[in-house]
Amino acid sequence: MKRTILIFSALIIALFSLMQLGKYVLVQNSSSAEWIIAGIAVAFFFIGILINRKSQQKETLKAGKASSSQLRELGLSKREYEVLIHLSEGHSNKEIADLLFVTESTIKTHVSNILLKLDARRRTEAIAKARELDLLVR
Amino acid sequence: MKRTILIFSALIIALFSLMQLGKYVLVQNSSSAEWIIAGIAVAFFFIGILINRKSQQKETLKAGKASSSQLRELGLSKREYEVLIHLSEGHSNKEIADLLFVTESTIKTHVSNILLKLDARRRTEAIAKARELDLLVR
DNA sequence: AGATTACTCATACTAAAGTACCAAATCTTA
DNA sequence: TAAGATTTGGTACTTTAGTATGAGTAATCT
Repeated sequence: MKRTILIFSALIIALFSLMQLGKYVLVQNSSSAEWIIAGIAVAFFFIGILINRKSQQKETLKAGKASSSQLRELGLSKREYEVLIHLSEGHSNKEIADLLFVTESTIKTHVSNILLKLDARRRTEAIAKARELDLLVR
Repeated sequence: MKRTILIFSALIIALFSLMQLGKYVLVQNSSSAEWIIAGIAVAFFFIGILINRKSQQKETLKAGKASSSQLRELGLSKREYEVLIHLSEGHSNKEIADLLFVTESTIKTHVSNILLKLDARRRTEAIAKARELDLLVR
C-alpha cells in the first residue's frame, strides 16, 4: 500500500516533468500531440517498473519478505528468520530440522530465540506477530 | 505485485482513452495542452485510488473472511471457525477457552475437529491452510 | 417425535513444544 | 587478530498440544 502510493507520487512527478518538454513541442506541431502523450505513457510504464523493481530488491530478502534492516531491528538472525518462515508454513520442529539439515535440538534453540525476540509465548503467537510486522508473504 | 500490474494496465488503457479526447481539444487550442495533460495526471491518480480501493473491498469481507458456503464445504461449524480465528491470533487453548467462556477441554475437542477437517497435523499447519483457503483476514 | 448436528465436558494418554543451561565451532567485523 | 555474534548441538525438565473415547444437552431438520 505504502509502495503503491510512492509509485504514484513518482509517476505524477515524472508526468509534470514531461509536461515541460511536451509544451514546447506542442506549440511547434500540435498534430503530433498524440505521439507525445503516448511517449508519456511509455515513460510512465517503465518508470513504474523501475521503481517497483528497486523497492523489491531493497525489501525482499530471498524467499521471505522482511528487509534486512527490519530484521536487524528485531535482532533476528538470518537463520532464525529462515526458521520463522518454516514455522509459519505449519511445520513441526522435526520437519524444519530435516528441511535445514540440522537436529531438532538446534531448531528448538532457534525457536526459543525467536519467541524471545518477538516477545511471543507460543509459535502461533510468533507467527501472528511476524505477520503483523509484515515479515511474512501472503 | 499482480495488483500493481493490473493497476498499470488499467492506467495505460485510461490514458489512451483520454488521448482521443485530448487530440480534438488540442487542434482547437494548442496552448491549453498543459491543462489537458494535467487532467490526465489527475485522472490517473483517481483511477489508481479507485482500483486500489475496489480490490481492497473485495479482499476484506466482514470481520472474519470466510463465506458460509466455504465453511459448509469444509464442514467447519460456526464455533469451530471462531476457534480457528483465535488460533490464528496465537492464543493457547486455555486462552481461547477463557475468551469463549468454555473449558479447555472443549477447545481441545474443537481444535481436534478443525485439524481433521482441514487435514492438518498441527495448529500451525491448520492456520497455514486456513490462510491458503483465504479463510483469514490480513 | 425421532434423528442429526453442534456444542459442551471429562479422563487418560501420547506427542510436541518450550525452557534452562551449557558448550563448541564458525563467521564477522572493528 | 581478538571480540562478539551466529550456528549448532546436548541433557533434563516442564508445559502445551493433540488423540481417543464416551457422554449429556440443546438446537435443527425431516
